[in-house]
Amino acid sequence: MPQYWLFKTEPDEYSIDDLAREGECLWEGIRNYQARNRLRDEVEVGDLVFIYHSSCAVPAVVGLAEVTATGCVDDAQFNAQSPYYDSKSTREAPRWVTVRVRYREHLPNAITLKDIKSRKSFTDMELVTRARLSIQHVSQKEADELLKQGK
DNA sequence: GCCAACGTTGGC
DNA sequence: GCCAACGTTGGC
Repeated sequence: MPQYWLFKTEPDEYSIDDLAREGECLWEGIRNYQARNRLRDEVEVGDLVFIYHSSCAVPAVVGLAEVTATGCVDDAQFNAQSPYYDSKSTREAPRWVTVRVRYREHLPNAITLKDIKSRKSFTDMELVTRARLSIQHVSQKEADELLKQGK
């Protein structure tokens, strides 16, 4: 059984439309250990990912993607020009690993953070209880409800 | 732009 | 290993 996740992204930086255009991308720039640990240890090929737009006018779950590869080194950590540069990471022991995702679909009805906060079925979502974590687990029940609301 | 909540760093 | 100081996230 594939698991469900929710990945946050700032649409000004990289939006679901960018992902749709590219088809597939490396989910780079995660620089938080809990999020990294999930990407490294828990996320599996075939898992489904809700794409969430944060730090924007209407924060919302906007679409779906699927994981196509795991254990990918995030090369931005070695690039001194990148905002994601990490001077303490080495090629021998890269600190930041991530996954690749493939675009699946936009949800016709984006589910806003406001919706999520106001609906009982979503009150246990990590979006509510652990708002800052950028790689969030979504239960089967929450996923079913998100898909129902989103169509 | 503010600020609450949370994550990280570094001195001890 | 504690914790104060500091930095970042992200909704509003």
